[in-house]
Amino acid sequence: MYRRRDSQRDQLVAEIANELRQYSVDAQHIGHAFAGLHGLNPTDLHALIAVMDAELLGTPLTPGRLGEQLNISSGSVTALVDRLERAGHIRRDRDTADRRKVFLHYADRGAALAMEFFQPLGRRTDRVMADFSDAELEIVHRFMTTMVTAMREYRDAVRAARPDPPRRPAG
Amino acid sequence: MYRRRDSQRDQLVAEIANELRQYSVDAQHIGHAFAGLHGLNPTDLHALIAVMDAELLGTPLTPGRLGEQLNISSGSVTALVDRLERAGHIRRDRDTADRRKVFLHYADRGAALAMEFFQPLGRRTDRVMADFSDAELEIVHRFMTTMVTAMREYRDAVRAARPDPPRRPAG
DNA sequence: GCGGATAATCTCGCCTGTCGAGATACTCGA
DNA sequence: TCGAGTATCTCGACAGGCGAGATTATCCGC
Repeated sequence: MYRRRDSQRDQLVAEIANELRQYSVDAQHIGHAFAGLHGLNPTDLHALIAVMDAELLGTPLTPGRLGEQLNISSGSVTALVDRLERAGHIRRDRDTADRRKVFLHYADRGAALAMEFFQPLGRRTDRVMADFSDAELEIVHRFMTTMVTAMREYRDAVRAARPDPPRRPAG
Repeated sequence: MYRRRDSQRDQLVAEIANELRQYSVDAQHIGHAFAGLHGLNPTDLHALIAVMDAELLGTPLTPGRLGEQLNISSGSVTALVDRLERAGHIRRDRDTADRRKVFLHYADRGAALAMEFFQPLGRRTDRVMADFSDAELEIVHRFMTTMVTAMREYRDAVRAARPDPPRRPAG
């Protein structure tokens, strides 16, 4: 395998993969630190963002859906929603049509917190993107779109895998 | 602000920011699910990757450094390293020069697990990148490099912030 | 309108990870 | 050798997550 041309490209690919990994690790650390800073745990922050996302899309989350997204049990969801509601971040609202359902809406405090989280982040990403032309951003956009799709596939694959493999060293 | 030309670009910027966010969320979910699949928790997986990274760079991690990277207490680090060592993922090695120090090296099982984690991921990212020319990947590379730098700045800023703000609703 | 099946959420007891202060082991300079 | 400083580990307390079962509400056939 002495394709000299490709080794250059291979290195490029490896570096990008590495950067993607670093990015996600850093993002995780940021979430962790920010959550701790405000007396939340990572799950709480995650949930808060999910609730906002869903509501901004016009399809408010129910506890059940939230649990699916976060991959946590129903009992944990109740505790989670309790915490967030008690802290004034979100609000529970019964669906008038189907009164078994509960919709989660973010409250003022939750919106403020999310903004406080995303604004500095947005400022930084904007500053980065300012150095790129429209055409370049188009490429980045295309890249990220397909990458997100690929990640979601992997996520679903991992989630679908057997949750109980035999991995004891001594059976 | 009626710069019509920019509204197109603004939308592009917003979409990329959104994709970056989705990417990191998905990455977190993948880590969470994969860890659970193998009887670990997210911190364990995170630590395992950090240990491998450091070792591949030729500067093995110590428990103290690991705790800094993960932003967890010394007590948690000990428990974490105990778990990983007990499961055969990593190994403790005393520094011969300064016997207070402990170096963390990954063991076979840890290497296998990391590979099992990264290989499917790598296959997917490779497949995505195959659809991009060298020039395009260069752009993506430049983008990710600066983005990672920006994220790291934000991370450090959040970590440096006061860890105990007065946020009780009723004093 | 009534009763059983179904669905969404909540309650409860247990387990595990994390914290943080203090103990222990080691190094270095005087 | 002594004492200050550093790295790691120990221990008790607390909080989040799990998952089975209880609770409340809806749907459907009669």
